[in-house]
Amino acid sequence: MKILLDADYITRDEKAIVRLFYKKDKKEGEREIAEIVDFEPYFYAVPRSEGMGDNIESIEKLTEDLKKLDRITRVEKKHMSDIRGEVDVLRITVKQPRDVPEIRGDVKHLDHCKEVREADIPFAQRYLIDAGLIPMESCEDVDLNIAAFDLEVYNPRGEPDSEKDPIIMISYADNLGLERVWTYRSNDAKPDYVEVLENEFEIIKKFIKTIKEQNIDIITTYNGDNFDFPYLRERADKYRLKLDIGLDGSSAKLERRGMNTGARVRGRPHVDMYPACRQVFNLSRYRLEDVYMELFGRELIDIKAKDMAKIWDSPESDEFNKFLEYSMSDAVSTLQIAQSILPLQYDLSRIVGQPIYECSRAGSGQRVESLFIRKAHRKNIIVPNKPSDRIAQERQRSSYTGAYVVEPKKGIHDNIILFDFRSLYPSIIVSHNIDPSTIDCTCCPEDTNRSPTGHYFCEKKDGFIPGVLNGLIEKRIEIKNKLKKEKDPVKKRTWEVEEQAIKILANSMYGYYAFARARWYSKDCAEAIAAFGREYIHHTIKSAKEHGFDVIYGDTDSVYITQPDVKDTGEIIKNARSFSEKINEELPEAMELEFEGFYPRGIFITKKRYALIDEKGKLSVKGLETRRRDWAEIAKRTQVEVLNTILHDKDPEKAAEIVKGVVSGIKEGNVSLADLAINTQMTRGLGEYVNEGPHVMAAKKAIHE
DNA sequence: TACCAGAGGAG
DNA sequence: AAATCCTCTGGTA
Repeated sequence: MKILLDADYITRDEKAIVRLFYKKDKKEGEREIAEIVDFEPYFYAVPRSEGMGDNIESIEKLTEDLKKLDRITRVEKKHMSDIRGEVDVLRITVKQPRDVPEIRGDVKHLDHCKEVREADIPFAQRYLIDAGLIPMESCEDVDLNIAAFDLEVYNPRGEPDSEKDPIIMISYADNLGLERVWTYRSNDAKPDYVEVLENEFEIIKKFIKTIKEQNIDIITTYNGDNFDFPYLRERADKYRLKLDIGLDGSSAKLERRGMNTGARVRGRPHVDMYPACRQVFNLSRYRLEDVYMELFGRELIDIKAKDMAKIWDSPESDEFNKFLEYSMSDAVSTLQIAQSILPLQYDLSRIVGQPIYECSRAGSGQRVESLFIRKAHRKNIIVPNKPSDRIAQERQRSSYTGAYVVEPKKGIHDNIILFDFRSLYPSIIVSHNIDPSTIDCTCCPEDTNRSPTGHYFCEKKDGFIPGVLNGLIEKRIEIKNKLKKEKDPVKKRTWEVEEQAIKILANSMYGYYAFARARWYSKDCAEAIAAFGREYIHHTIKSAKEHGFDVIYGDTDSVYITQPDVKDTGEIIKNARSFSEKINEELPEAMELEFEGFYPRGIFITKKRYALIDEKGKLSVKGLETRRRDWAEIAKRTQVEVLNTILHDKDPEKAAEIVKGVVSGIKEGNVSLADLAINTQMTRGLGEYVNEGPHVMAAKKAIHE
């Protein structure tokens, strides 16, 4: 058993060699760097088809054209599937990966070339796809050594400057049990995990040495891409010290990834928890302490950045040991976060076939696209190109009609039933075979699978994306069945995580169709999916009314209904269940209207703003101030009290008293400033605001102070 | 009062 | 570098 952690390529004697970094199933940590010497870079050229005739002639002409170009090793004819049918293409093999960007430009401009394809797939990734190699496979069977580290730096002038300000502490924690803070100042009362070394140079050296000695497989940080690695790199450079923690002895490297930077370590993937947490959690802030609170419900000890330099300069103070403790806890908590979210990252990486370094930094669009490119290769489908910037901008400008939201029946309602469609959009894509290759086909009648947008979808040939999605859905059902039988809590957790990974990917496919930079972009498909969704929810609403229900509210895939004439809640639930059974009989196989819940009481204010209480007395609030981060704590807290008083105690007079009490408390000045503070995010530079809102005004004032 | 920019939520 | 729908505040005219 071995696990593929990383892949890259090097050039040796003018030849590209793909390297595969494996960890083998041995506790003592045997590693392998496999070298693939016989894989050659290639891409495709599509000939310009002339008129209606077959394109044998154009293929010949393009082949002739290609003979004029240098550095092409081989040209082979290939028959592939494209979005609009079959195509004959030429597979062009070149000597080196770096030749591809140059030669593809020349090829593109040949008279008989319509376009080049698959000329932007990174070489190592290309190899993994073609060889069918899957990163992070069977990683639950191999123990991976995971380490987290964090830097504290001297910052006497506020923002630290890596030119002048040294690293003062490096904290390190791994899952083998080693916990250290390396520093070069201390007092007698220092904790056990503190190791006092000579100077900054020595603590950096110690860090490098430890990564190697502990045989670390995965390095994690919190924002290491933008802070810890760049800073460490600059400080190490000052001492001409190589940050050679790569498995092959190479240095950690900072690379540009779109708008961001990524810190890459060869063979020991660096997974930055900051982008990874942004992928999987929906929080208002993503500081280490916020994520830690979300996962473990506990506060982290805190030292204010502005106090750090002062504390460092007084090592005998009590604060100094608290600083050491703070440093240690940053590494330990980063490791804990890593241990809890890495399993999901492994699964995502494995399912989409992208190494974990890339996958953990990828957005939804990149992740599903990576999956599509893999599946396309297996089905002999030629991958569409990314759009040019111009086309992407054009796409961005054009919007389309999305989901339907029911105007709520405002006020308080009793005995509310909630239904929703299970995975509405994924199930529509599969049921209606919605794909750029099946839209408005020439082989089917136009009225049997037509979306309200007017487009219809082929019923003979399975679409590519519906096929991929269906595979995911089937896999998910299989996992759910395994979960039902599984007793072992550890294995159970493993299945649950895999199920979650599949769900994330399945739910992002609708958005992918409408994503301006998508290779398989199709606004018509996205629009058709949303339109089918509206049709299903409208039909459900109409049918509910015909069955004697009042429809209180609905949004996209959900409906809230009541039966005010029926007093017995058991009967209401029974009626509701028989209603959903009836609806489900008419639905396509992959679709289902689910009974989601019963609520004794609810209050509906406006679209997307309401609150419900369940039979256990648990409040569920949507869109109201309580749920918003740009409202003061006191307002949010009071609103929860008011909602409970209305929905649970059913006592509006008491609710009014609560509000009056809080208002007079504020007027009398009995409320702390923290309770009254409003948090608002600045989403652009100060100069870019057209209107000077309160937060902009406050920010300007703060800067001038 | 009408309208716009901006923030942030729902699904 | 996944999508649209929607409410609300605070500013201007």
